[in-house]
Amino acid sequence: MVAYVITREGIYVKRHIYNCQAGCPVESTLQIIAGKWKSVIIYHLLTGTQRFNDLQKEMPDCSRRMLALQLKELQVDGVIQKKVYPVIPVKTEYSLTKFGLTLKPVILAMEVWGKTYNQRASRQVIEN
Amino acid sequence: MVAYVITREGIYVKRHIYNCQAGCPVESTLQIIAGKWKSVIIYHLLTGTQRFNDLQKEMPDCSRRMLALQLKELQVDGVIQKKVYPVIPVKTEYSLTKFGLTLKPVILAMEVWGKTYNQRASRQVIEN
DNA sequence: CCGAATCCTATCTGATACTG
DNA sequence: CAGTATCAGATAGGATTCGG
Repeated sequence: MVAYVITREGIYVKRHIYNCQAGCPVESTLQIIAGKWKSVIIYHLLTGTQRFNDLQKEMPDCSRRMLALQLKELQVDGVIQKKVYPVIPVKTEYSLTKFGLTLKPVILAMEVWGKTYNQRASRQVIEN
Repeated sequence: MVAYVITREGIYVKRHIYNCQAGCPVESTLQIIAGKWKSVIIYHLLTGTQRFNDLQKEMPDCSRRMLALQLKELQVDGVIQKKVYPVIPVKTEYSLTKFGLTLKPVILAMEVWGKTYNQRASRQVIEN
């Protein structure tokens, strides 16, 4: 299947999409939550509405640029919604949509695993 | 934290690693299952041992090269194990390790979501 | 404060050909 | 069968600057 999708650069382009009818359900899920920071963003929004800078503080390794790009993709996918308050300086709030909330079990499963099996990653060979 | 890790090209390099003690548990999980095909590979191995070509047939959109690279990373991370039978032609079998099996709840959550909310992706604008 | 636009580089990834 | 080697184009992602 081919569809027009928004790239990380915010441009709509033609792109191959995994077959969503007969395709692997895990691949379908990845369509939505793949991306370096998407699941982390969703995780932080599970606790409620957050402003742009709140998210940034909670994800110090994610640049402002990447945060904005990933937020835009999540918004286009209908996972999150954005509320802009026309004050000066601007204030924006992000929150999960009803649809986004359906991802909760997935993100929570990731949280549980991360808390438990954190230390097992064998790729960490040398530390400094 | 800095550690020596294996890249997708199979080379060990120094790389920044998210703080694994105090860090976000979701980020920790992503350390292991992020990657274009990793969760899909784990998903297919949940049903049991698979050969290289079996996996390839189940993931037609993943090139042989990418499959090999992702398998190697998962192996280095201790998620899967590889058994090579010294016959001609060579036969290899991949299976989840005990550690890899702990990821089952995460992957199953993704499967459930994918089966249910598949069709909701709003990024699919045009189809042909 | 919340981004968008631009520039530039590192990394990823597909295609193709080759090997034990 | 199960990979690896190499190359080239595509994409990701940081730094910086600009604007409402």
